[in-house]
Parts: sequence; C-alpha cells; structure tokens
Amino acid sequence: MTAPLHKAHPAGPGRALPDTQQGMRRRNLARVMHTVSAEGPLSRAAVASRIGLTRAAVSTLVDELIRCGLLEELGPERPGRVGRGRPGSALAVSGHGPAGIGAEIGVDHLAVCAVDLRGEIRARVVRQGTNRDRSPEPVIEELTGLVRRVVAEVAREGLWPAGLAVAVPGLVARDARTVVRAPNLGWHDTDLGSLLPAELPLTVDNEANFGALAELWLGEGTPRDFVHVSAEIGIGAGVVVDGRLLRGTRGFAGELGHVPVRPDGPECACGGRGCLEQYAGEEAVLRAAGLAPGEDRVGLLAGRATEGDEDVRRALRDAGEALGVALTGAVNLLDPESVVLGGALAGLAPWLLPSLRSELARRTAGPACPVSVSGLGPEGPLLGAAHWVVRGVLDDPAGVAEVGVRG
Amino acid sequence: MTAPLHKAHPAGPGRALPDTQQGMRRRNLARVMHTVSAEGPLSRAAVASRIGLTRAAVSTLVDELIRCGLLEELGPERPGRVGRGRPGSALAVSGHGPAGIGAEIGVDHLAVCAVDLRGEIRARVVRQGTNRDRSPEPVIEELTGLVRRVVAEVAREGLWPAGLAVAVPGLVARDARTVVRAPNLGWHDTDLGSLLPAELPLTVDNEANFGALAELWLGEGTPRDFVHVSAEIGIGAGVVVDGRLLRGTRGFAGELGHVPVRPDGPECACGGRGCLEQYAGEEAVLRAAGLAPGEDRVGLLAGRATEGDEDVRRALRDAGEALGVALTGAVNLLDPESVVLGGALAGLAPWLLPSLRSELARRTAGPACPVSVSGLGPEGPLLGAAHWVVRGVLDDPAGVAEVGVRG
DNA sequence: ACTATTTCGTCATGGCCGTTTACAAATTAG
DNA sequence: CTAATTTGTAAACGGCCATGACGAAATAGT
Repeated sequence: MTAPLHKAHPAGPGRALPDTQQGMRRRNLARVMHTVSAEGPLSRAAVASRIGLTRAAVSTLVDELIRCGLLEELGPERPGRVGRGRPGSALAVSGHGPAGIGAEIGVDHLAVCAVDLRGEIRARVVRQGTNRDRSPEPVIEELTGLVRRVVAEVAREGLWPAGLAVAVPGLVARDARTVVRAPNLGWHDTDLGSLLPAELPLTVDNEANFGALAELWLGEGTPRDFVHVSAEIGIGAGVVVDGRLLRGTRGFAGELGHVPVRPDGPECACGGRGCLEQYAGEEAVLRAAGLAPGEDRVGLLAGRATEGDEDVRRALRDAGEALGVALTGAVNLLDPESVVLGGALAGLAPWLLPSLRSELARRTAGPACPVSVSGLGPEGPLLGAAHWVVRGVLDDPAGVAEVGVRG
Repeated sequence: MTAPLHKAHPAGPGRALPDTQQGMRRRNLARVMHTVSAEGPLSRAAVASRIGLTRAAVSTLVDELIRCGLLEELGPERPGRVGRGRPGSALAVSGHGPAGIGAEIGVDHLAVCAVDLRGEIRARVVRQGTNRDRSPEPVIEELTGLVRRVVAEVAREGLWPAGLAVAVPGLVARDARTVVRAPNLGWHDTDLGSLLPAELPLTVDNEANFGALAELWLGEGTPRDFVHVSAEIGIGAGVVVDGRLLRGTRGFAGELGHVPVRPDGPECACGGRGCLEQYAGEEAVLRAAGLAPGEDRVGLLAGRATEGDEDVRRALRDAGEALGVALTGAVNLLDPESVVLGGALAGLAPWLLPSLRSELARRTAGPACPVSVSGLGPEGPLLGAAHWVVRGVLDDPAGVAEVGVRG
C-alpha cells in the first residue's frame, strides 16, 4: 500500500550531493569567485552586498581564496569612489593561479591556448595544415606537443594548468572523452582520453558547443537563451537554455544540419532527404555557386560575393533561405531570445542574413526572433574550450585548490 | 583596468539566494520529502542513507515535517524486513495535509481535481460543454465555482489547498498568469490572475506543458529527456530536458504545430507555409478524411479507422508522416531519449505510429529515437496541473508550512 | 529459552559556519 | 578640526549537521 506514486527524480531540489555545511562553504566560495570575476575589482563589502552574505562572512571566504592563490588584493580601492567612508581594498581574480588550456582540432589546423582566471589569453599556438583523413594518433601526438609548449610558456609566468578542453568538429559522447563521429576527420569512436596525457582533467566537446559557450560567456549582450549556429563543413548549433548548454541524451543535440528542410529533397549522407546541409552546407553552396572545393573556401565565397558574382550571391541567398526554414522550426520549438550566427557563417552573414531574416519573419506570427552575428570571429570554439576550464575553477574553487595549492 | 571580462551569469553556482544555514535546512527538508514521496514508506534510517545525512539529522528533520503535518508515522515497519535488527518506524507522506488543485480549461469541457501529497486523486469535477468563443469572465466564474466545490469536498477529509494550477489550450506568458493567445477559445492577453480568487497561489500554463510534466512525474519508465507531443486542436509539444520543462524566453517553447514541414505548402494562420498543423492538425486531418468537424472528433476518427475506412486511414497515415518529418527536426535539435505521444494523438496512435516511426527511422543515421504512447489518457494535463502544486510543496516544505500550519 | 548480534531512534557533545554586535581605521563633508 | 560614513576585523552567539554512546527491539544461533 501507498506505493511510490511519484517517481524518483534525481535532480531533486538543488543538487544530489548531501547538503552539508562544507558544501555550503564551497558554494559560497564559488559565489565570491564568480562575483569578483564578473564585476571586476570589488571590495569585500561590495561582494558581501552582492551575494547577500555579511561582510564578516565574506572576509573569511576571501582570506581562504587569497591563501589558495585564486584571488589577489590590489590595495586601496582608488577608482570612482564617490561615497564618504573608508575606501575598501580592491579584490581581483588572480592572474598567477590556475589557467585553462583550450585546444581545437580543426579540419585545416590545430590550435592551443591558455587563458587565466581573468579571461586574458596568456599563450597561443597554431599549426596550419590539414588533418583530413589523418589517423587520430599522430594528430593527438602533435596536439600534445603544442599543449606542452603552451603549458611550459605560461608556467614561466606562474600559471599552472587546471585542465584541458578540446574542441573537435564532430559528435562527442556524453562521457566528454569519446569522439563518436567526425566525418571531416574520418574519425569514429575514438577515445581521446586514452591518447592525451592523463595529468590534466580532460573535457572533449563539439566545436559548435564550445562556440556557443564562448558566445554566452564573452559575447556582447548575448542573452541566456539563444541558438548559436556555426558551420565549419557541416552545420552545427549550440543550444543554450537558461544559461546552460543543451547536450541531449547522447550528447548529440544541436544537429541543425540534418533538420529536414524539404522532405523530398536530395538524399543526404545521414539517410534522410532534403536536410539543411543539402542546401546550406559548405559543399552544397560551393556547388551551387559553381566553385570547386579547395583551401579557404569561406574566404573565396566572401570574396566573390563582394565582387558581385551573381552565382555566388544567389547560392548564398538560397542557403540563407534554407537556414531560415530550419531555424523557424528551431525557434518554434525552443523560443530562444535570439539566434546568433558564428563560425564561417559570420563571415558570410552579409549575404545570408537578408533572406534568412525575411524567411524567419514571414513564417512567424508576431515579432520574429532577432538574428545577430557573433563578434568572436573564428576563434570562438578555442576560447570557449579554454574558458570551459576557467569556469570549472570558478564554479568550485575549493575543488581545484586541493589539487593546486602545491601546483 | 581588469574590466569585467566574464559576463555576470545570474544563475551562478546553485541558486541566487544567499547560501545560508536556513537555506540548507530548507533544502534538506525538501530532500526528505522527495525521498519519502518517491520511495514509499521508509524508515528514518533508510531516508538518511539515501540522502547522505546521518540518522540524527534526519530525525530532527522528520520531527519538524511531522509537526507541520506533511509527514506521517505509520508505526513499526512490517513489510519485507529481511535484516536482523530492530525494525524502523515507517514514514509516509501525509494524506491529510496540503492538496494540489488542478484545473483544465478545455475547448469542450472544464475540469477540476484535487491531489494529495501521496499523489492520490481525492476529488474531481467535470463539466461538459463547449467554451469555444465564450468570453473569459463567465468561464472563469464557472471554473471558480468548481474549484470551490472541490476545495470544500476535500476539506471534509482534512485537506487544505496549497495552490491552484490551471491548464489552458493556448500560449501562456512567463508570468504564469496571462493567456497570450488561445485561438480555440478566442482569448488573447487575458490575465487569469485577476479573474480567479486571490486566496490561492496561482500557476497558469499550456496544457501541453502540464501534459509533459504529468508524463515525467507519473509515466511508467519515462526518461528525464523527452519530447511529449499532444494535440487538442493545435499541435503542441512539451520539451523536457534533464527533468526540467523547457519554457523558452517568452514561454512559447514547444510550438511543434508551426514547424515547417514543406516550406512551400499551404498557408497557415501563423503566417507561414506548410506548417505541421496543415498536415497533422485536427482540422486538416478531418478534411483529408472527408469528415465534417463536430463533437468528439477524435472518437469519430478512431472509430472510422477501426472500421477500416480507407480515407480516414490514409489521412492518418499522412499525418503520421508529417509528424515524422517535424519530429526528425526536433530529435536532431534536442537528442531526446524518447518521443511520447499523448492527448488526442494517443488514441489515434495505432494508425499514426507506423508511418511516423518509419519516417523518423529513415531520416536518422544510427538508431532512431524511440516513439512511445502515453498511458495517462486524456487526463494528463489535469493531473500534471494538480501535481505541479504538489511538487511545489515537496520542493519547499518549509515555505508552505509557514502558511499552512493553521490552514 | 537464552544470549549475542544487528539495526533503529535518540541524546549529548563538538565543530563548522554565517550572523550579530562592537570597534578601530580611513576617508569625506562642512 | 569635527561629525558622519563606510570598511574590515574580532568576539560572542546561534543554528545545524556529525560523532559517539546508549537503550530499545527484533533476529540468529545455541
């Protein structure tokens, strides 16, 4: 009798961890870090009023964070003090503590960078050259070399790596280690965790996802609910809901490229017909524009379009229209605050946007969802990866401090 | 210098509330309630081991919950004790404390029910009769009468109402009070909060959303990531991500009915062309089947299909195909663990499913997303609404106890 | 039947953590 | 130069969970 009528729901209220006093302290440490990180140099009193704790409590939290090297005292707060009382002592996130290492495996390049807690890029290495159809081992080996170089470089400035995040052009399993399918690299079911050095906590994710996160964290005026569309070769989207990335059960969410645009359209490699990629994918656009694939395909398209090449412009207009149809579906389903075009699409936006926007507006009752262009350029995914690690530190300073005190 | 390089993110780590000891206590009270609710009668020791606190701590939490009338002691735990030691005292959620009042404004009926913390339906009233194009005031007045009757009925059993949740067939703003657009009722921008009695905390939401929540909370084997598709007159979907309902910026998420299926298809009231509703909406299906709209349209379709009416079967097959196309888009975007057909679609599933499934499978690389049929019947949204209130109590027992001690 | 063992619920104690209260230090307004 | 204001810290306080011990209630083994 009185059998379980409500099903268990693991998420429950708050987190699944026992809500003990230590957990409380950890969360408050995180709140201090986030506040200082987000709102620049701040006095203890300012932090206290922002997070709703007392000055006394914040004092002890700050002391602990300073001892761990995550926060720094800049000295008496000079700038813009208007009030009358004693000036506070400015606190800032440390520029000599942990660093996030971001890496990107592109079809045509490898890149690694290091970002400190302040969000500053402290080192960056890029190696040009195609990785198409190279087997994973040599690529990862090369990447490992670049990572070591970057780590060594920032170590000279007193930074130590808190983790490594790798952006790949393909689907990544929810374990955040295994590349399930990366068509343009020719990789499938590859466990990068076993190939990369185990010293650093590793996160692997789709480049579209990291691009979306970069937009969320670094974009100007980006809301907490948006769809970030990017294209390298395929078309991927990062869906951000309430400030959190939507991953899906298997980690495959955001596959905008295979949303059906015309159910009876041309066949697609995915098995479907008339997928968005058949209209707005790089290959399809090049073909429609009468161009051959080669190096710097996006630059080529942009160049020709600027020169006034009608074939290219028409191809891009049609691609924008197809994007508009697919995004209408996405907008109806998700009701985001905006759609952001990033990656290669950002560079082609001038020719894509008009048809995309009009298609979206035409199909929407009421005000259409605004479409904007990312200002982050092609480095979005790389920055997103590095910042992923940084966010991890901000989200649980106590966790890394354990490891990092003697880093 | 050192300007805010990271943007503020209000969600931050955990909630925005200050993480004080009182908050910790409140969350632990909630954890106890959830655990007992989800896993039936449990001893204090069993609860303690499940939520990771000590027996002593749980004892005090339980005492407090019993004093508030939210938990009941059933006496020595008899059933299935296998171990050797002293038997525990079984705890169960109270059947005499707060109750959730759920209401549904359908096109053809009004319904109100009361559900206790155990999930048991303790009272229910239904009034048949169309509400199409009736103005809001008399409808809400009638609904208020039904609510009062239900509240009075359960009050005789010692239950007091903890809140009221109303399911409506239309779009609801994020304030959870205002019906922005309900085409089948002819309502727009109607603030139900000002029409309903203010005594009870009110939540208004789309019936598709409440249907999805009912599926999440009550469905057998329903995962934490799924898309729940339902149709009354329009086609709506409730998207559940990680056990949480996706609402969208304006609260309009899940508008599956206006996902484009054929970009050049027939015009739709939304301004678009070839929306799903033009192929799988009730009106469209009836027309395709050569039937006139009237009472119990779903029953009519199901009856004719069972009898073997080829026109009706074809119409449903085509509708299933269109649903398959639209859902392919949704599945690619969201990567849910499953798709669940509810509401009117559940009754028509035998004829919709084959074409829907094959379309979805054909367009998917790898294993297709499984499609199942809800077992909740047409009462899903009503139950979801009532349980919404119940969940609110479980999520913050301290909050309602303040109000309810002398309820 | 009796004892040893196991498990449950509770109580007293202790430690952790944010709050409250008080105060010295540092700056501005007049 | 004084009054007012604000900051940061220290001491006392109170709430909350952990720890450890204990009596109670059942079972297993002899």
